[in-house]
Amino acid sequence: MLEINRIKAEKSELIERLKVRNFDATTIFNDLLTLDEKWRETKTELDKISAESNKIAKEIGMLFGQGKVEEANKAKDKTANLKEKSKTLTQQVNELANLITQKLYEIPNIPHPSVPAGNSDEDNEIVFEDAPKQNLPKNALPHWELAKTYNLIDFELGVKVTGAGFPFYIGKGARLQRALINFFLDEARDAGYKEIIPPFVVNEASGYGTGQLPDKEGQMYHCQVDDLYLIPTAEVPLTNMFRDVILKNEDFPIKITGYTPCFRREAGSYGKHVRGLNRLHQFDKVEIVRVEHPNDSYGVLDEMVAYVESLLKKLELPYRKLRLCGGDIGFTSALTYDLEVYSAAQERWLEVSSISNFETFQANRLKLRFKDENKKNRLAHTLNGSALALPRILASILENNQTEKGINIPKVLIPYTGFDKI
RNA sequence: GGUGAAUUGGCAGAGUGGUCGAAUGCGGUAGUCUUGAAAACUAUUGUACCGUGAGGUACCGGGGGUUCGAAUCCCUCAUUCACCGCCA
Repeated sequence: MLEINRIKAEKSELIERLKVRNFDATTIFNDLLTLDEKWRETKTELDKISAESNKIAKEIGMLFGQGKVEEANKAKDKTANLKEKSKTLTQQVNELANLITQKLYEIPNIPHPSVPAGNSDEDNEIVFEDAPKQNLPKNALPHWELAKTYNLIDFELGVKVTGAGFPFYIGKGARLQRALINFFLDEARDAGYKEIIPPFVVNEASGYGTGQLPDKEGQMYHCQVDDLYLIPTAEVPLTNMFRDVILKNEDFPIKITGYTPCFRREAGSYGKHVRGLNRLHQFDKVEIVRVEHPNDSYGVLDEMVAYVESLLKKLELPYRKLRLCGGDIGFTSALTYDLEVYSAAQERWLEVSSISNFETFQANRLKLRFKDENKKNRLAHTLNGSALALPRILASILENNQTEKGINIPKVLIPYTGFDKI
């Protein structure tokens, strides 16, 4: 969520930068500034009325204390009018404040100057790209065929027990999955991230804190009886740990990681993009989260991207790095890098990681602040990234490493799987 | 799930209708003293908002109510603790 003061101070510049997202903020900014003006006026008036009633109430108290009951009762008459006014003004102030936050919720984050303009994923900027692997056997299979052949994943069983998008991992498939989780967590720990196991279900306030609500309401599973949401990513509980927190300068850097299953309704997805492991309703992911001083956050973003790249290199997967364009970047993000691995048999790149700097966008909603050198509270910067999302990594490992005699496990994983071939 | 007790500032803890944004202690910060430190002493010490400023407003778990006036009374929700029940 943007700060209204920032809109006031940098209006035209922000409008310009939001154009990169194809978001025309002119009207909403003007509305907001008018509303803010109105709110300010009403608030000041209300404060005056309150001050007056407080004063009278105090006087009455004093009169009673001195035993001047009659005078006190007379003073009471003066308050009726004030009370009435205060009531209507309070209502107006609340209404205006609600309208303002509602409007603020509609505005996406301001893109970083380096975000390229564009309308869709086709306009993303390719920063780096490996050559796809060429040495596949003649009739190379997509991972869903491999999963069936080697009995690693049972999609139909998932359909029977739960529904589409909820596969069963079986035998070596399950162990490979678990190996990846442990590998990712160990790597993260070595890189200085503290491991967290958060709740997999969160309340409404947390949904708002990281920005899943209200904009992505339909994407989360909602347990209505208890009004709780299944997490779509560990980002939600991990970042909300810092909701309503005031950090000290020396608390930085904050580096945490967590493995969680992720639940996504993926309403509206269809076709080859949901085939096999490409898009699931439940999947596993290790997430890294940072809370940082505003001065450091972009250096940290680069560091995070480099870290996730190092994982892909260790897994020996061909990958590419994209800087998302204005049309593809997430609502809450200021700058996002996507990492995609090559799926040899499908002959497409699959997104396995998305690493973003949210600057103060989440922090403002979270009220996540730190005391700066001058002991002023300032909003911190939050960042996160997948490190990594499992299914597509699994898909890519299966497809890229298939041979006529079976599937080779990447060297770094063998200590974790306990086998080197499927 | 049932019954009872509780929820106050960074922490501990007072406050049961009026001058309480809130005693006191600890902690934090600054100063005095000291060669330096400790101790002692003195001062200061929450957050947000409105206002150029003086100043003002709001906040004692959340929400609502009673009252001229609420940390204090009432309703409601949440959380914590204790005991009982159930249970991985």
